[in-house]
Amino acid sequence: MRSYDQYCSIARALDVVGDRWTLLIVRELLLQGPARFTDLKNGLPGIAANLLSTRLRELEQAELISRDDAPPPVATTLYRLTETGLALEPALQALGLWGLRFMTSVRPEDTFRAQWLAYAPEWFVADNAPDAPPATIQLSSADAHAVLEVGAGRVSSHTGAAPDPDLVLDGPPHAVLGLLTGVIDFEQATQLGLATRGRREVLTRLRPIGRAAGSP
Amino acid sequence: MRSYDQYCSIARALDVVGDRWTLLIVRELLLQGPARFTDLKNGLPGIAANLLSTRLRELEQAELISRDDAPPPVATTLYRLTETGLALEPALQALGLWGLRFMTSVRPEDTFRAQWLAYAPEWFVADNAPDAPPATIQLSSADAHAVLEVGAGRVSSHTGAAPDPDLVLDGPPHAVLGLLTGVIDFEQATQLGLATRGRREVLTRLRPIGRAAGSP
DNA sequence: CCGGATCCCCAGGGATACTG
DNA sequence: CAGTATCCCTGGGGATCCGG
Repeated sequence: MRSYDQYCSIARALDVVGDRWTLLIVRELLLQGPARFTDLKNGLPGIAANLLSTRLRELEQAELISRDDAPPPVATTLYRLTETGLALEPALQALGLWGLRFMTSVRPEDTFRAQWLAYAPEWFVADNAPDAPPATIQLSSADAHAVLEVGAGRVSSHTGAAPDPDLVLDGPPHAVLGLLTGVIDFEQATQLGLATRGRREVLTRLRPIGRAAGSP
Repeated sequence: MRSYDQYCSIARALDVVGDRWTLLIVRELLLQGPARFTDLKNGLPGIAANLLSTRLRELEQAELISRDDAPPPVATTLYRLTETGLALEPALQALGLWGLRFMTSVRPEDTFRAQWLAYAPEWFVADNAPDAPPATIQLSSADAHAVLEVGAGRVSSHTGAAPDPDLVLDGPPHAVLGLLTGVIDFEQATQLGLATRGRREVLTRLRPIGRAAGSP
């Protein structure tokens, strides 16, 4: 990308990560950890292979990522974030928090991935009752599955399935994520197709950040 | 910009503000407040007029800004951020904080503006001694002037000159801002051309955020 | 002088095909 | 699987011009 040529830290940041797709590549590496070319391409539906290749080269040159040769059983190159790349997490988090307001609109052409189901609660939801016993929630949406664990004041999340969850949330992405992030309430989520199974009261301890405590 | 078509809040955010120049326009409106077309163009050296015009239209359509007709003495249209636009401040702040690491390199072709001198301390510097009496620091760099006021645990800053500052910092942008944001120390700043006048010990109460307390 | 609109040119992105 | 090569086309940069 052509430089903005401005002595301003925002402009400087955009000189490095302002190109199309670049921040989303960093997102995938944050969510997936070290990943292969194909993993990245799969987590970035719509990107052209040559463009991903170009961006990875640029990111390596800017020292946001490194390419390592994985040991024999894998025998492929892995892309991983450097310190500098990892340091982008707060910026992506802030941007994602701002972007939540646009998640209500439904677009049939939207793609969806399990890791996007996982990061939203981890970044945007807080534990309202740190002293209550830990709980596990299974999230399922459009063939994507994630597990949310809340307890001791922390909320963590990862892709996959839980053996014996306290609560199961199943429904279209904007119903599940909309409810968790607080852009819609339970009633609206139900109307959008949310189905629950288990201890529904676990939801009350989850508090979307940026919202007042006590919202359902 | 073409949509990423991903149901992810980061991708959704970038659908809206991912275009070239867009975030810098928001930056200028945050720093300047309601501004005229010409003020914006002046705060965005390098932008083409048609592009600024296009972006403003897109931003208005996305409801990040509104265009208002100023009352008679001014009689021009003012662009101002809406609630949605103002809500981008934390994201710009996080991005700018990350971008600080690239501010050490000096490039002769870089442009500079007084408002960029002002926002950095306000966003990236904390008051180390909330109980000490307030102090005023005059910043001067490349014909840009700003006043930094610290006291009661708060750091604020604005463009312009102070009548009777406790301390004056004068030098090239990367010396003044580098020192304040903690990317270089006092000795390095002096080597880069920093000149001081007044109570130099005021600097010790300023703490660059993201650094350990007690760094000079 | 302010607030753009118009035109031309070129770099950068998108889609597809192909290769080690 | 992990990219590279190619072609096309959109969107940005720069200059100029125009109405209020």
